[in-house]
Amino acid sequence: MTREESGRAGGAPDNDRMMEPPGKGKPTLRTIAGLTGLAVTTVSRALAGDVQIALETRMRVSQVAREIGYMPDRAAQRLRTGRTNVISLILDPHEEILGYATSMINGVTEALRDTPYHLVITPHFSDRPQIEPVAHILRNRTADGVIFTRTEPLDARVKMLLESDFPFICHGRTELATPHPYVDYDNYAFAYQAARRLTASGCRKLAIILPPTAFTFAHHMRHGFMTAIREEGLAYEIPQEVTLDSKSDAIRDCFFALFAHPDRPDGVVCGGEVIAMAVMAAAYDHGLKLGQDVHIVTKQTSGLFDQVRPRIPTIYEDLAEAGRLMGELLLKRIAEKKPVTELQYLQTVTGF
Amino acid sequence: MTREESGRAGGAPDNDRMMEPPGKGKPTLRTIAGLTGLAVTTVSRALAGDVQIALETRMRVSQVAREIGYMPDRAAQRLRTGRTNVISLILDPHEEILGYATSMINGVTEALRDTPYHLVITPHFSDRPQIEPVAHILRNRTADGVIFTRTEPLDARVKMLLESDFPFICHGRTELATPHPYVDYDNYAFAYQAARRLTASGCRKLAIILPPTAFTFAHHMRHGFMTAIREEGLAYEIPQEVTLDSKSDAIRDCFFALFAHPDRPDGVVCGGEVIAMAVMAAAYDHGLKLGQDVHIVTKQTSGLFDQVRPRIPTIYEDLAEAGRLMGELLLKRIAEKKPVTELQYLQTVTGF
DNA sequence: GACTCGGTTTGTATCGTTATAAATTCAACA
DNA sequence: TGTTGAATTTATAACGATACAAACCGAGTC
Repeated sequence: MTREESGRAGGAPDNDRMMEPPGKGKPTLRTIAGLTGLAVTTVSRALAGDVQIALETRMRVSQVAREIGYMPDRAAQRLRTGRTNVISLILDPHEEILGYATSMINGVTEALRDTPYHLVITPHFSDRPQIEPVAHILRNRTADGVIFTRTEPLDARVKMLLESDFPFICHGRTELATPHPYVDYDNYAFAYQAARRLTASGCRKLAIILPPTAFTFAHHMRHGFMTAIREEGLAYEIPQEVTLDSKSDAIRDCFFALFAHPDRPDGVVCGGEVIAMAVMAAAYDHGLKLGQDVHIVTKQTSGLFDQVRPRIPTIYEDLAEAGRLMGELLLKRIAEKKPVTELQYLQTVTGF
Repeated sequence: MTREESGRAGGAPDNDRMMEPPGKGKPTLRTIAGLTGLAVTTVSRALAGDVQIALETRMRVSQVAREIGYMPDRAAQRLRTGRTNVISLILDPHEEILGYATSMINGVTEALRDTPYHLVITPHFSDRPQIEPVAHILRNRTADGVIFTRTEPLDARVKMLLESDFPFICHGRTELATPHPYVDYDNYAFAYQAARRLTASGCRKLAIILPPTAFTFAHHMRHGFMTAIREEGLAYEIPQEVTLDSKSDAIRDCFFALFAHPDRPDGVVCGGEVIAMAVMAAAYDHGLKLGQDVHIVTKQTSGLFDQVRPRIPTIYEDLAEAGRLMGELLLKRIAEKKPVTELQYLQTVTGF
């Protein structure tokens, strides 16, 4: 008690700079130190909730801090502690899937809400090696955690991050022996169920557009699709010249050609809305009737297909939720060393 | 010359820490200082290209820096100089327009390529005042420049940023007296030309879905639309209960109701692809034939409508270019105090 | 030989924060 | 009365970079 007051009265001697408030600038620890008559160190520790600091002091300090609207300087914290309070989301500007990035960003953003973390978008330009942004972040420690997508079976980024024991989470799984955090959508189930719906509609020959084979989820999709095919003993066709990444014009042209054949597929599994629109366009341009001559099931990641006519059956993938999950799991990974199994999540296919 | 070598030989005395390389960590200025036998200050200034430093020294230093892969520590630079090397893009997670955010992010990202700037996504949660993220950035100087969208005629964010003389650029114009940097799309021209195309197709009564009136571009659109209406002396209808921000279901329902009337509109101007899909769905659900009973012109911001059948006339808005322009102009604004007129850009409507 | 002067390099302090070690206070105890 | 120790608080140094003022060097001048 007396210390306080003596501190207030005689507090000037050492940190006499308090007299000159740090310009018109933001309040710093020193501002609070001046106001309370405490040392900067004490203020810092008080705000950090150190139990070595008297409870009363802690309360008084945080009270003052709140009053003057103190916010710690991120740069200073980062320089001192090495923690950046940054989550880096690596994005490929070429993602064609409708609003893929936006939904995911929104999800991650939501998870980061009310945390000190900022979201930095790190581009991966397609003319550069995929590992580059990860290597850069790792080398310069410009983030506390990394999120990336389009995971490959033997993903070099995963390997590198695992080796460095650096917090990360990816959208999609690998086939690596070492388990690692991920959020994935069950594309096996998607393709399987999509195919089953088509067979249930009486289709005799199915087609599917797969992602580039480099990506793990291409195999999942193929597997799900083929399982349904085998169960039914159906004919099928997997066009090799297009992928989910192809321009929609290319996909339309491809299916326009396919639909010209007498043994054309009468059911198509579409991995995305734009793909579905392209296939529909191809059918339309042939005068084929949707739901009669040709059936389609598509993955839906936005509200768009609620407005598409005729109505097309869809299977929903919640990308915003995926983003939110990735954010949450990554934060968990950063905060504490959890067993990896708690950092893995597989989004199931909703409904049939 | 001699200095160099003496420096190399006897360079140890003061900065003897060079012997213990800073852990396994990244190289810093001190690493280079150790290697070259120069003082940290000299290295810093050499890398900064200070002409006070001998050309030979500058070259030698940057050579060494390159060899050991030196990258300046952002946190340290930021703490010392106050420059963050961050551009903040304020995003509203509720933007419904298809891929709006993604395209813009890609554009900004492209502009920031090969600069030291990072892109930070700052969310604006719709349950919070619009000014909040801007005020926060301003107060804590967490960025060197701000980008935001959905500008209002008397936009509080613009006012605040102008007052603080803080670099920013917005997507959309204001009606403020003080000129400020912006990139905008000519929505007047869009609406005008869209309407004219519809009248050219023989429409007798036009409808348009406008953005929420709070936004400046709502007025631009209305004005363009109404100009065309007046020139042709046509009937028109502007549904009040929906806006471009409405859920697409609401828009479809609204137009389903409109299309039920005998004096229904036979031409609709759609400000976005999802809107257009909703209107098309409403028409379809009434059995109205597109291109005959009802005509539509839509703004196109992605490749989606290339696949929509029947083909719908579209007017293109390049959001990625808008993002790129915003990035470039903002960087220009940060680098040098240019006249504002060079920091304004209006994207014209391409073709008729 | 002392002196000045460009051209060049260096030392010192600082940004705001925090880890570490040291200091202070005061009550309890011998 | 002096000692011990728990409870608090404080001083110091560092993170890596840069602004500023001062120092250094050799050459040219008087």
